[in-house]
Amino acid sequence: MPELPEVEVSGQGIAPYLTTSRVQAVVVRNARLRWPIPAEIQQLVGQHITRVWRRAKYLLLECANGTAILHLGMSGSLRVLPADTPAGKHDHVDIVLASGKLLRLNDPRRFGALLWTTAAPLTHPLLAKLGPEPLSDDFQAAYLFAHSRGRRCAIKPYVMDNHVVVGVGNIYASEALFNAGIDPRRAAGSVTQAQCARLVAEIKTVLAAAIRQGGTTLRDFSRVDGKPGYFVQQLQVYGRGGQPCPQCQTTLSEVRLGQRSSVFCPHCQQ
DNA sequence: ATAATAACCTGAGGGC
DNA sequence: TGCCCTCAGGTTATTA
Repeated sequence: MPELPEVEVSGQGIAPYLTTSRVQAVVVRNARLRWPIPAEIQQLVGQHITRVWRRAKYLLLECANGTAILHLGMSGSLRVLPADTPAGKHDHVDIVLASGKLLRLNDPRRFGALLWTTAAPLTHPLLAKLGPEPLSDDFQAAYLFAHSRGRRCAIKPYVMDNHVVVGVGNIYASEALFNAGIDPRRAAGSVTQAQCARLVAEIKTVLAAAIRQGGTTLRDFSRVDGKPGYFVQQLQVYGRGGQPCPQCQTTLSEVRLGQRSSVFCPHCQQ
């Protein structure tokens, strides 16, 4: 479910609670996520979480003795609740705080992950080989242009590849390509320098706008306080196959690219 | 190395 | 109402 904006919004939502208290308990009701939650996650207990930050779609909860690595997968969401709130279906983990609140992870499909590392988090195998952050200056037109030369894979799955740039999932890849006027089926290596510049700019714009709106709520994503994200109202093409293009009224096409549905305007996107 | 496919898992919605 | 099928915001592992 969550792409970069939803993860960022979740991180910003939980940080004030986590960094101002102490971990009293970690309750694991179901350890069977993408990988089993390791027993060492209990090393969080008694710790003060000094920093909550994000790399790609991973949230990092840093303590003096290690870092918890949290991923929401396809259907994960976080809530901050009173510590006595009864757990419901798919509420797999609680991080109980001394403040009387808890951080609860709900993840129906269990594609998410909760891991523990005592090393520098960016050296963890899952994080070590990631591409640049899309909102940073490391992600620029010149980089995308150079990196994509000779690549025959379609541009949409290409920008969704974490080795190229992180955090761009199916919603925002579709939106950015529409806004940039680029056909998602185009071979990455055939996208011109000017188009790379446009695409980089549109990726940054759409992600930043989505963060400002609290992310995109399609079905079950919610912010830490339970409110939905409102960016769904600004989606131009995602989920709109068969409907008229908001620019030119041509019927939006839908194809599968890298096993992900991809909606685009055959007139506006070349 | 690159690209395409399968796999992990549950739930919602459509068609019959 | 129930069954079967397809689809869903992600990522890794396996295969050509």
